[in-house]
Amino acid sequence: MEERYQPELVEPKWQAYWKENHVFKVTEDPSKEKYYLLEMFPYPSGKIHIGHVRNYTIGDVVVRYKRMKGFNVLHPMGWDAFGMPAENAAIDNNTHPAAWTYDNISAMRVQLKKMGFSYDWDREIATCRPEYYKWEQWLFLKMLEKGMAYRKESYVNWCEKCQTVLANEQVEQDKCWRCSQTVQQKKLWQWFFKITDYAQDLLVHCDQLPGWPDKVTVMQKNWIGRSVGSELKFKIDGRNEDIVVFTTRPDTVFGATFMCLAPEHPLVESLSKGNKQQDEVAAFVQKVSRQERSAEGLEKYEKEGVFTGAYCINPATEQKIPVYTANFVLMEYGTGAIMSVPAGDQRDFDFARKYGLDIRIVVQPEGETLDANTMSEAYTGAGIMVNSGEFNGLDSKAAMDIMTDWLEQKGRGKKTISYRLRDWGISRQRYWGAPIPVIHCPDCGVVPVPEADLPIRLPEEANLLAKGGSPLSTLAYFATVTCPECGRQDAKRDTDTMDTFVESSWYYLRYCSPRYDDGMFDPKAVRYWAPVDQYIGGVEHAVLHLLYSRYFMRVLHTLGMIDFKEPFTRLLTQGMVCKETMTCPEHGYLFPEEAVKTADGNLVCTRCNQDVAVGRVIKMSKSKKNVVDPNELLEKYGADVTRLFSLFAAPPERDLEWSEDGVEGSNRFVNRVWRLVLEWLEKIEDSKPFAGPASDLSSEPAKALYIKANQTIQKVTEDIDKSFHFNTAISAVMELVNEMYAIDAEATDTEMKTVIRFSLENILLLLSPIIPHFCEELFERLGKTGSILEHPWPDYRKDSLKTDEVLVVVQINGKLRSKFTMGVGAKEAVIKEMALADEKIKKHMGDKPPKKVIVIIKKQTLVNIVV
RNA sequence: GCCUGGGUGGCGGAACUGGUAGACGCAAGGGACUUAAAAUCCCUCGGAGAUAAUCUCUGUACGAGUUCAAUUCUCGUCCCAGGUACCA
Repeated sequence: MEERYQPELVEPKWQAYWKENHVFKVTEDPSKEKYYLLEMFPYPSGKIHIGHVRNYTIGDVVVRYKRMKGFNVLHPMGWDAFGMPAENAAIDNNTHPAAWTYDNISAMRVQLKKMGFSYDWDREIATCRPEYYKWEQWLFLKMLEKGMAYRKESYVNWCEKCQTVLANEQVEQDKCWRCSQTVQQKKLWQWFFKITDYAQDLLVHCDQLPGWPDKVTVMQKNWIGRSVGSELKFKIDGRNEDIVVFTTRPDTVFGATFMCLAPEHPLVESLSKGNKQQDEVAAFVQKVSRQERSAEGLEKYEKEGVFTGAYCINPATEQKIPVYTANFVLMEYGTGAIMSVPAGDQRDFDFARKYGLDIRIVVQPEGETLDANTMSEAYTGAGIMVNSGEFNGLDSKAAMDIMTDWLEQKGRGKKTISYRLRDWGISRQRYWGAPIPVIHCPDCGVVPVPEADLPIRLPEEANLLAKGGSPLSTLAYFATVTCPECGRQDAKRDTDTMDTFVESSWYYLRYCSPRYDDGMFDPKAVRYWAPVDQYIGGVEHAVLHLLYSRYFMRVLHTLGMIDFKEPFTRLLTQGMVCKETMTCPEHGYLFPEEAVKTADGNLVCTRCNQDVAVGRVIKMSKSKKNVVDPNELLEKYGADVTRLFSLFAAPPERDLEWSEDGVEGSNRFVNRVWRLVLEWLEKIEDSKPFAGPASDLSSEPAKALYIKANQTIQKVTEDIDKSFHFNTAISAVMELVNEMYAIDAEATDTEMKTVIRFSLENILLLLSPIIPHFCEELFERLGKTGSILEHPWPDYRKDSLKTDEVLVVVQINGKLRSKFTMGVGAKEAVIKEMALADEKIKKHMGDKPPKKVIVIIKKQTLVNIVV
């Protein structure tokens, strides 16, 4: 007998077996219930890291479990292959994004195969292949045709020195990450998808996704950000023109003492024109245009604004109020203009104090009297209306509707709904992406590429460092085309590529028929497999990717291509695997292996020997280099121990700071099971597994073990099926294994052997989704034929889960004072009597009589005596 | 800033709809086996204090509250992570 489990022999053997027998290949089979499990596909960044291992192990366990439960399971894998890192790597390593990407895919595929994941590799896709993005271009054309895609001017980060567009990630404290030039904002014509058309539908269905974690639907709801309010018109003083604002607090309109416009608001320029503030306003707009536009970036800037020199008329008070432009007003939200009520909004309050503007109190909190001169902060709550003409004395909540109606009658307002959600900008001025299939003709304007010309292939030539914006625009043979409508020779192709979120918004449908050539997908295959039953991926995608995917399914639904709207029936958001970052003053971010400890305990860079700074613990990502490659673990312990350990470390939804401490324990456990099975192998050769109720067993040890084994089956099944808490499932099996180690092999009778056989077989079945190679091997040695995958998942006997005794816990004033066991099913009064008669309890109570005795008989039996 | 989570021994974590805090592991210490080592097996292991076995107090980021009973519910504070629309 081999003393130890040898993964280097066992794992390749079974991987070959699965491959030869096409165990994971699936086709549509109407006779079986389908189950589509998908893990978020990886970006091919180089090597897989522990975060991938964790994600894909979780999925693989569920897949193998479902397969044993009799489902026809689709479990595909592919590559989210377009994206910016490929361009950066190509520049840094003087290679081509495609070469870099395909090399990474090959390397990562090998790693995934070594992990023993049960993918149907025949369905593999890579989004950078024309066969894939052709259909995305096709969909773009459909959306264009239906008015779901449109063009407008919008801002990008721009580095004047590099003459290039920068992603938010490439902007570090307002500076270009390559040259440290201050980043500017540049207006470009870009394509947008009208996701806002579906804002309401996306929002209401958040409450109809019972298989999603609440936190994700809450985040999506907040992201969509529906608010009910009013659109109010403020007439511009001296002009026959209005400024329209959106407000959620129409009740405070009498308190609007000034107006703020977004710096990009079209009226800003014309309002300030000819005023003495004109230059100051222009300078301010210029200054703000250099500021970052991301939400987190905006917060870094001090809230400020300038007076435009113009006034408008408050429709309630009919008084003139000054119009400002301010950097905290967003053009994208509402109408790009806000009425400022300093008494009722903290930001407005700060602004008013800063610039000496009027504060007019219109809502008084009950039982208090605010004074505009002395108040130190805005009062944002509800209260009684004051200084509001005929509405004084009203409750402010009731006033909202009443005042909006009043303004509507005056033609100055109406009720409206506003969403925070913005349309999805999909144009990217980058090379490594799917070209947008549109031609710009000087005569015909925007002309869609004829469907027959699809795919518009990405040219092989990659001018990544070309100056002036989109790399593709520098390739004349690509950029200049004949107009398909009028035949003009000098029409221009759109040289932008699509956001990579477009690819990931529909790839799960492509997996249903990955080689289909007549459309995005084969409708028959999608009808069978879709939607995805269980989706698993990092919680960092809670909003963008998951919302875009939901949107895309609505688009396809509207186009009549599918008959469902929600892509993912159940969602498991896995916590992130985190690790500290390390930076060297010279070489920037370092991989873990690039920092070594010196004799005096300092961390230094392996290349320059300078001290390394240890940063915060954040999610693993290639760009921050805080990644751990699983190869070392794989080589030392094999795939199964790596899988077991990554699951045992924490429940899936929890974030995890990566540490390898503890992997020895997983390895030890695997070997404990190995020895346990081999030790019993011959002794139980002729025994059949026991199958009756526990009450049929004559010996107490046999009964106890049988009950424990049944409890374990129940626990593991529920942990996998209901909560995905694999760590506690593994603990439960460990407990059973520990009990089996306590059995005296010499003093074992025939009956016991049948229970041992039952327990061992079930241990292997229960562990097989987690450590499949190992279990296949031992199952075979137990004399079973075929793959363990083909065996049904075990059932437990409901009549064999409980022992005849129950533990009674006795507390006095909530503190544990005594415990005893008694026969199961005792009446409340008997338990109470026993508890009061207990020696320890008597001692504790002395001669004080109990005020109250509470007896709980649920899962626990507990008595609490209140003295 | 805003939205969403999280915080339990030296460490990873457990405790199901409020009911024995620390399951299962790791690390550490002690012991057995061995010529020795590895492997394996057994014991101890939140803190403080008293003891012959045993017992008492205290303890789930911090501060309040609700309750017979709070890691769990409510309010407030601190810290950490994710997202924040061009990282994927």
